[in-house]
Amino acid sequence: MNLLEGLNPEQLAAVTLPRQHALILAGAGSGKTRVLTTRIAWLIATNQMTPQQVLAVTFTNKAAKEMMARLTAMLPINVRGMWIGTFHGLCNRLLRTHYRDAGLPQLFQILDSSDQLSAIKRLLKSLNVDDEKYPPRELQHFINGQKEQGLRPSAVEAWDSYTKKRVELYEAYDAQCNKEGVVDFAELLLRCYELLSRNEALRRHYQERFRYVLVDEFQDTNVLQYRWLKLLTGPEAAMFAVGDDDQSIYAFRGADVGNMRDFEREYKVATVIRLAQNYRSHGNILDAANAIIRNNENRLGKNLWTEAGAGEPIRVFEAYSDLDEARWVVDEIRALARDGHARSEIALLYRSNAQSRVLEHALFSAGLPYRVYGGLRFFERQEIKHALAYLRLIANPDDDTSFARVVNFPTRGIGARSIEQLQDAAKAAGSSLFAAAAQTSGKAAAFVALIAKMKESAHLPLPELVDQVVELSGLREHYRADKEGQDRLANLDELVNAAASFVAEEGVVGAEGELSADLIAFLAHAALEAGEHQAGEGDDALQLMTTHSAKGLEFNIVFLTGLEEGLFPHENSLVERDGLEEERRLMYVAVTRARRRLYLSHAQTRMLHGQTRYNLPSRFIEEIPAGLVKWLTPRMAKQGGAHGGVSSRLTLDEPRATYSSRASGSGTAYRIGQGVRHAKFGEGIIVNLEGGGEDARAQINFGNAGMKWLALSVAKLETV
DNA sequence: CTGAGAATGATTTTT
DNA sequence: TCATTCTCAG
Repeated sequence: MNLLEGLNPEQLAAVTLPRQHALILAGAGSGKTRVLTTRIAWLIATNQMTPQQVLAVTFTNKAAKEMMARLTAMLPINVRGMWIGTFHGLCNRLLRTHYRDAGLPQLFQILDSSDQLSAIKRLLKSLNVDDEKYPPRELQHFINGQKEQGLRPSAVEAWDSYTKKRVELYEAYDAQCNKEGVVDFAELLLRCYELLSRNEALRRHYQERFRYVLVDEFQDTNVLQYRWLKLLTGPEAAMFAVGDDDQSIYAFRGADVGNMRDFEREYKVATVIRLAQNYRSHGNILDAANAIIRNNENRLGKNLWTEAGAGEPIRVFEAYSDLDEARWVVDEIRALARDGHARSEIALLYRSNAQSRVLEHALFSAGLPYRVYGGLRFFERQEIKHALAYLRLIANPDDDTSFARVVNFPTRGIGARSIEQLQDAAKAAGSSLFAAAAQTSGKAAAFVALIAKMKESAHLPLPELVDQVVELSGLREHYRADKEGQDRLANLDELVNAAASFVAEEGVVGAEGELSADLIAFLAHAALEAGEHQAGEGDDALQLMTTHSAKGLEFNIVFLTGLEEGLFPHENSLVERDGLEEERRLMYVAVTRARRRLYLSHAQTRMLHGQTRYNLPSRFIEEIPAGLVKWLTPRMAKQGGAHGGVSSRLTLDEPRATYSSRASGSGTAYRIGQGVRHAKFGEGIIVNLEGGGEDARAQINFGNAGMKWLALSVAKLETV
């Protein structure tokens, strides 16, 4: 069977496994997606199951699409009918089908995170809750956290008055959503989970249907997602969970790696297959990654290997400053480009977004095209959200979030005052803002009439409807008048195009009524799939992104910058539970992105939040065996004076930092940036100085041992 | 309603 | 430092 051609023994074992629960520990670059898709194709091709019997779940739309595309290439069938999608996409599908059983209006709308935040702000205002005491963002996080644990307000344990109040607000928030007919992301999951757990007939139906449940990136599942999977995996079904505990980097948003062990135990998983052969990177890169991750205690264990050669050593550069680091990156990239390397095969990675600006500035000055991932996405743009809000009001006039968003945009003389009156009226009548507005006469009523007018176009093909709405709303007019509105105008036109291609690709055929079924599907699509990240200029552009965003991607050449204590590992991680191990996994993910060449760099000084910081090299650099590393700068170049043997090019560029702070203790002069050694804490760098004479104190970053304030007259410090 | 200036606060992110 | 959010005067 040619489907199986070229698979290694472990991949083959996984793909052809009999129907039983299995955990596939798929290391970075081990052909995980291939295994997942080939298994589905093989099961179908060998008639072990029909396309209807598979449920395949991913986290991102990108992964789901990739799976569909590969399946299409492997099988002569239409994959569109198969249940392959994201957790949220599949829940949406189930809830649309069974909206009555789920207690939802047929045309329920989906709130994205920013919609949810506005809804919470509106709630706090209407309840007269002090948003200083209950910050909306924090409340949002609290509510989502509870939902992701599967907890409704009544199930949340609250002992202190603060939590009790938050639970009360959670309850009020849910009530508001129900009234408005809207559902947030976490609610999609929870509502679907509850639907299936309460409705036995429905659960049985799906359990009997899905014989194979396959899960991608299992290490990223949260408690609720795992429980949802368990509900859908009936007694006859087999769960095939693919994941890598070493690449679990999303604990901060609720992912629970513990699900892997729980799955193994609860399902008495007999087959754990380790995919450790790596098809991506050269040996030295894998050895470095293996060595780093070995320092984590909590892991299921696995060691990547390759048939490719050792390849090049890992290059490490110590920069004097962040600016210097950026200049070095530019120089190195220029040299690489001269050698014929494609820019799009070079990635610049950093731990936090703030680090990109210095790099961007240097690249821009050097005229090197680049693309930054992580900006605003298409459906998140202001003008697009405005247009969508009008469309949502057509579908569901009770959607107060959308109402509040556009009732006065473009401005039509309905100010904060009038909106407050509407809110009071709506509250008194227990109705939506839209209904309250309909009761008035004047500007608010005119807005209601406007929506009614738009609704007259609701039977038109979707792209025409969108075009009408953009026109009638006055959005087009508004941005035409705005001298900086040209891009937004173009985006609105693009929205019409997006609607057209959506209908062409996923249009609901035949369904006609007062409202176009396409509209509802399109609105869900817009909420669930925010679209492409802002495209950068140039086809052959360097790729800039955070280490998190890089997960799942690969590049011939990777620059991993800002490898400093406090930055990476991030200082906050040191006080979080298992924070350091998560940072290390992130480092592991970053390192394994590189195919052939990996550069690591750190800077002695760096501007952060308007202050110059003095950071020690990241411990992760030291965790790489010295034999794999080639230092481009003398190892641990010392501070001050001629500063070690750093190349003369660097000494020309003195940092902008001023060393105004000086102090002395025990007759020795100290200055910021000075390296010191302490008997107990080891080597550190002076970060701050205070006072003088007998009272002089120094704040010292000891790296592993943390940040300390020491009295210079007392502490026995040795200068390094 | 708008715009200017102040205040704030700043890992990581998909749906 | 700098981007975003808030506040207040016009």
